[in-house]
Amino acid sequence: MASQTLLKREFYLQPVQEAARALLGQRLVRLIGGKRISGIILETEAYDGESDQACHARSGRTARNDMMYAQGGRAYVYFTYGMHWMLNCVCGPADYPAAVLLRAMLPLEGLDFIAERRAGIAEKLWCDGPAKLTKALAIEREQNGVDLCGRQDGLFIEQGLEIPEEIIQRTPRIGIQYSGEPWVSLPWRFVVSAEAVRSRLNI
DNA sequence: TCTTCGATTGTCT
DNA sequence: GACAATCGAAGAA
Repeated sequence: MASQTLLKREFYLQPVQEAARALLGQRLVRLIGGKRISGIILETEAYDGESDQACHARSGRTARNDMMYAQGGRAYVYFTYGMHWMLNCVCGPADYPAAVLLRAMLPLEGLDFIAERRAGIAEKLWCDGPAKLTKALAIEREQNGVDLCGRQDGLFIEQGLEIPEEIIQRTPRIGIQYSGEPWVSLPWRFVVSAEAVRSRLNI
């Protein structure tokens, strides 16, 4: 576990749907006080440009969605429902708004840290939703815009496992009923089960 | 196991 | 002034 490979800038420059699929199995890492908290990404969603009516950039560039217009490889963190933070990986070239929402992970390192932040909740439910994941990893406004391609900001993604096509589920995205067709139905959500990842890790 | 519903505030119209 | 890329508790079955 000593020196893991970081996902490089080019990874985030591929089409956002490709990136969303390829992020499954990668390791999301948070560094806090030199301590590693990490997990394997299990669920993602792609948001692709101003034409995507489910994307925050559908009405153009605003103060809130500004980070989506950065070059791929940065974090886009936003606040919603009056109480929840969401973590996205910005993808694509500069000035093109696209991002992958990270919706779930299988915790592997820093379990004590996560247990404290998710006190009173069953371990299986610690990181199985986008706001649960940010709560577990202590990701908030401060992380908006951090560079995921370096370790200096304490939030980055390392190469994890290969996830074969046959164990990936593709479904429509969650919570975007307002967006209309074809956007509500596009299979831009990618999921792999925690059990499948566990067995591939022999844990 | 499933469904319903209240919480809570930044952002945009 | 409306509503959101959600969560978790509570109640029904």
